[in-house]
Amino acid sequence: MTTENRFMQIGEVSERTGVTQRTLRFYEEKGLLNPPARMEGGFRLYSEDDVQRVELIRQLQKLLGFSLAEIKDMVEAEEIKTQLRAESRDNKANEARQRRLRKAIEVTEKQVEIIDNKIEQLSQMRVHWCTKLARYHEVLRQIEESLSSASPLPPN
Amino acid sequence: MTTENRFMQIGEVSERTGVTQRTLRFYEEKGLLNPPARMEGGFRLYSEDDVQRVELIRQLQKLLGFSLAEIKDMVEAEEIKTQLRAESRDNKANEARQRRLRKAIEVTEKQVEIIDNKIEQLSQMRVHWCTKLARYHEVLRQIEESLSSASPLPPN
DNA sequence: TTCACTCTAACGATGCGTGAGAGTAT
DNA sequence: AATACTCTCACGCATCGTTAGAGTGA
Repeated sequence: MTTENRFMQIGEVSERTGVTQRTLRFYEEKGLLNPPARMEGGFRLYSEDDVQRVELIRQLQKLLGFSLAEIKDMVEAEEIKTQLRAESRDNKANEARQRRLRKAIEVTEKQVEIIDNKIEQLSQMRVHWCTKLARYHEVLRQIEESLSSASPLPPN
Repeated sequence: MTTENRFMQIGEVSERTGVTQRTLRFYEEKGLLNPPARMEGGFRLYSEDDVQRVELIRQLQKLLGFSLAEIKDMVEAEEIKTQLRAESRDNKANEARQRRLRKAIEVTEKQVEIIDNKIEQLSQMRVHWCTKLARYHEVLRQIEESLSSASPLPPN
């Protein structure tokens, strides 16, 4: 039990993660977040783990471009973290843990690969735009020259 | 007239760019592609420029995460390329060209900035996942040890 | 009581996928 | 006449945004 046991309402989670309350409820509805605890009146109570989960979802979605359906599979594989903390140490469980670990490793390696791909593509794109930028500057310089020779006004 | 004057039907453009025909028509409908020429029967006829335009749209959308509305503004700024080729060389036009060029430079610089940001975020993400991967491997190793000491079967 | 929050519908927008049914011909 | 494209609706799905109206109380 090294985890902090503080609970937040939806508004705080929304502010901290930068996603709307609507989106948090939507993720819950779609099974990306497990249903949080509730107060007597029905208000949702989130944990630190939930916040982390939301941040993971957002990264996978916005940075890597996965669909929520794909992300659902991935976060399910991520459940392993919680399971590693919770599980007992007997030998039968260990074989199951091994299988899940291998699965998690496989998924994670694929993700790193996708990240590398994306970085590579972005780098190429960067070169492309910078080249274009240089051309624009060159053309602009030429126009400025031709204008200043036509109208003898000094710069400024 | 250095441009190739070959025309393609929608199927060829679809294959070359990797977007569906539906998407091409959708982009046209939303003003992201200017309406292509048509054959007598009504079939669309696309140019090389259109293909490039589609590739630009996809990059902005998939790699940088812009909405189609934002992309519409950007590709309108990109029209400058065509205008630079087409325009006459008199001095009045030059001032207009200057303004458009400055605009294009501004937009492009922002895009490079966004690209840099994205690369930075992805790099951080990469580190994060790699760290996690290392932890998984470590835990897995430990489990393997404890299993092999419990059951005396040699590996394989 | 009042103010700040939260709840559950429910309709709207974006960005296409997926046919249906009819016409066209690189 | 038959095959491979293409055309225009038009409905459907994913991913939320946005009120609306009512309840809660960290």
